[in-house]
Amino acid sequence: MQFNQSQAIYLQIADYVCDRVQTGQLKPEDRAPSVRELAVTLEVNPNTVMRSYEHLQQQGIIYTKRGLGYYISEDALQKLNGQRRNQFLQEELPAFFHKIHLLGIELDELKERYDAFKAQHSNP
Amino acid sequence: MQFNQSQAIYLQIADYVCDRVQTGQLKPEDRAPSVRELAVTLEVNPNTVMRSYEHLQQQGIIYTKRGLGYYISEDALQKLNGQRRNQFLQEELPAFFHKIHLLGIELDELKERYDAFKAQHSNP
Amino acid sequence: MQFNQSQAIYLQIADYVCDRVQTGQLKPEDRAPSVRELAVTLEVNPNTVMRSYEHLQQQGIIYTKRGLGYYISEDALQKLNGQRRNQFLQEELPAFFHKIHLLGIELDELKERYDAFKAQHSNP
Amino acid sequence: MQFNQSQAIYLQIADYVCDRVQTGQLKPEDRAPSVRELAVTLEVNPNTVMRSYEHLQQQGIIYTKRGLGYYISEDALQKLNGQRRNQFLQEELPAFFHKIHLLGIELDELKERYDAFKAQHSNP
DNA sequence: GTGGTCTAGACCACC
DNA sequence: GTGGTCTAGACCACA
Repeated sequence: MQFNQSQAIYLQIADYVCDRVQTGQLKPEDRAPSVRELAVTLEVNPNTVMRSYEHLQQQGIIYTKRGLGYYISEDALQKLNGQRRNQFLQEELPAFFHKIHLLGIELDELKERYDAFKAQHSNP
Repeated sequence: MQFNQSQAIYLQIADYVCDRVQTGQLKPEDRAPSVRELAVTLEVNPNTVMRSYEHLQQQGIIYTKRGLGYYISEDALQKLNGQRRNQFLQEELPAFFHKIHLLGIELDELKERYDAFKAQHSNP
Repeated sequence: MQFNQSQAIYLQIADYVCDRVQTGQLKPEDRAPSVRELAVTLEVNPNTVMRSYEHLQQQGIIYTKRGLGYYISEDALQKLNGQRRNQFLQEELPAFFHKIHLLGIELDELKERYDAFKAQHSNP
Repeated sequence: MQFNQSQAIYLQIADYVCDRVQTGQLKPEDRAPSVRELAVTLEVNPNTVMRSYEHLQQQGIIYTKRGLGYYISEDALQKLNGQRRNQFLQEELPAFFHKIHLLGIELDELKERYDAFKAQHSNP
């Protein structure tokens, strides 16, 4: 996995896990990959993965069973949908509108790009 | 001016200046506000403004005349439009699409929000 | 290290690092001395070293690994050789020729001085 | 005239005057161009030219006749040749040798470049 | 431990 | 007045 250098790695890992939950690859009550395992796959320091998991745990997306590992919370999906949606609508969307306004792009122009995007990601 | 704490202040200042160029409040060959002046208006340390200006200078948006001040480059607008547009289309847009896809939002739903946004910013 | 007062210290530090790369004391993918470490050895403020490193980074000579330190780019040597050589041939050499021409010095006269210089720097 | 931004303008003007003396375009006891006149030709602030002249006067290259203007000193040429030659040999030459050494350039290689340079500047 | 940002205050050269 | 450099010291996020 490649990391964007403009955002903290542990946040990118947390986002990656959230994505997998939202897309159903990780279901409630599933066991999340172990810290060491994920650290190897992503080629990062285990401490960094640990920090991601602490971050997710704090938000109630995952929880820990002592000696067993981290598990996806039952209400992870609802939390994610609510939480991310709110943040998106209140913070990111205005910034997004500001940008396309400055660039002189209209929403209509984005439609075909979005269709292309969807086509590309549904049949990889 | 209020600063977002998730991004460096000097970058936000640089963005602010770019915005003023893109909206035509600062025209090519205009003199940019002096470092000290802008520092006072934005209530930050002059060093911080200095850093913003160095950042903009190395991108070719502004240039310096010895002992006189900083001036907007002749091709600042073109550079900004090209540069920001490219970055937007190649980096931000895919991330944006990814998000709305995960959240199950369709582009059509954003239209009325965008109209509201435009109305709000044209008649403050 | 002694600094020339006619040039900014942070540029002299950057030059110093470049020299070490060109002479092979620092090899591609090596870790550069940490900001604080170099600041102590050179007896300057850490901010000043930081500025040198930022300067080198934006030229692609070094890059940063989050939380780990600065590393020499893989193509640092090629960049340096190309960049410095071009600047030398196009800017410094004409000025040099201009000067010796005004002073009435011929290239031949410099040869023995150059030999002396080389002898002095190979067997210190 | 175009100015290099890495050196103070007033020094570049001073150098320009010295060059004209060394090449014989300005002879001892000639009147130097008036401050205002030179300021117009070079498109700079008269204060800046004034500073150049003060600088040259301090070195004894020119002197002032009250109400008449600045004149080239009788011994200007000798001073220039001695002074510049010393500075050149002691400060610039070692730096120059250092550079070509790092770049792996030999003096012999510069010979033909120098010939080309002389040819270009004798028959413009 | 590492880099990165910010403040405060000083001093300089330049126009 | 302008930009530019440097120091000192603080605080933060990251690995």
